[in-house]
Amino acid sequence: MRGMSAELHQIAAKRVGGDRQRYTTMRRQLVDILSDADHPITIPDILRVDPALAQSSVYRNLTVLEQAGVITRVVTNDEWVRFELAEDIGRHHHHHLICECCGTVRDVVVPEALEAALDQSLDRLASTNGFELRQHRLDLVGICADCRDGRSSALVDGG
Amino acid sequence: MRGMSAELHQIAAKRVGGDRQRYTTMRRQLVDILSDADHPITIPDILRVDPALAQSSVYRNLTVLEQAGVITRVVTNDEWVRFELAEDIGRHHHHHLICECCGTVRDVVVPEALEAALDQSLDRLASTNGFELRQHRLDLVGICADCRDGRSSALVDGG
DNA sequence: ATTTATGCAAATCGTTTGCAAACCT
DNA sequence: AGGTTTGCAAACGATTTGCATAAAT
Repeated sequence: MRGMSAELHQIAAKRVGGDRQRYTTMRRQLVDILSDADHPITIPDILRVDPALAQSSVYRNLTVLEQAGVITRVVTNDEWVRFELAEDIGRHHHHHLICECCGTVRDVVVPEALEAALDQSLDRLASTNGFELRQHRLDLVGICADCRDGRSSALVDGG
Repeated sequence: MRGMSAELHQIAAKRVGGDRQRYTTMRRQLVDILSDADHPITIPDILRVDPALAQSSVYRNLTVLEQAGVITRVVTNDEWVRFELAEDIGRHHHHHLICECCGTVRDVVVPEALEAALDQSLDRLASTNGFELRQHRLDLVGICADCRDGRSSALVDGG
C-alpha cells in the first residue's frame, strides 16, 4: 500500500494545516507508518519501526494528527492506546477483531446489510435518548487464530 | 434496585469462592455499589461513594471480582477504567452510550432484531477469520443530552 | 494456626510537560 | 526574525506492589 501515499499526504497536510499547524517530516512519517501497518498499532509498535523517533514527539504528533482528523484513537482492553488512519482517509468503514490473548487488533468489514441495519437502529436509539450520535464502535472480542494454534507471536508486530 | 441483592450476592459468592477466594465484606460492598450505580463507574466514583475504602484494595478487589466473572471492565476513551456487573448477573445484555464530552457511560438495549442480526453476522465473520468469538462490543459514541444542553454535571456521578 | 485480605506507603509505567536547541516560512 | 516543532529529562497520575497487620476459615 505504499503507492497511493501522495494523495493521502495531500489530504493529511490540508487537515493539519487547517488546524493552523505544520505537516512536518515526522508527522508525514507517522502517517506513513500507520498507513503501512494496515491495522491499529501502539506507540511502542511505532517506536519499534523507527527507534530514532523521540517518544514524546510521537505522543505529541499523534495528538496533533488526531485533532486534525487524520488519525483515530482506538481503545481496547490492553494497556496501550492504538492509532489508525481515519476512516475517510485510509480504508473504508470497518470494525475490529480484538484478541484477548495477544492484544492484536485486526480490521474487518461487516456485511453492508448489517451496517445498514445498525445505522438505522442506532440513529433511532440515539434520538430516543436525546443523544447526538457521532460514531458507532463495534468490536469482536475473542481469541485470534494464531493464539488458538499456540503460535501467538504476541508482542511482535509483524504486518 | 436494592431489593434483589440476596440472590446477587449468592451468585457472586459462589463465583468468587470457585476462584478459591473469599467473598469478603469489601467485595460484597463493591458489588452493592456497582449494583446501585446501574451504569459503568470509575474507581474515583467508587471512592466517592465510600471514601473510607482503601484505593489499592478497591483496585485489587475489582480485579478479583473481574476474574471471578462477577463484574466486567469497560474501556472508553477517557482516562479511567469503568466497571459494571457482569451481564449474566446484573442486567440483560446491553450496550453503551458514551459521551465524548463528559465521559459518562449509560446503558442501552438495542432492538432484539438487531441483536439477532448481529449475532448471526458476527458469528459468520468470526469463523471466516478463524477467530473464536467470545463477545461483541457495540458502543454509541457522541454527545449526551446533558452536555448538549450545557448542563453537563461532568465529573459528578449523580445517578 | 494458617491462609487470605487489608491499608499504607512506595514503586511502576504509559503518557505529558518544561525548556532550550533546531526548524520552517 | 518570529512562531513551530523537536528531543531530552523531569513530572504526572492511574494503577500496581511490598510488607506488616487484621480478618476469615
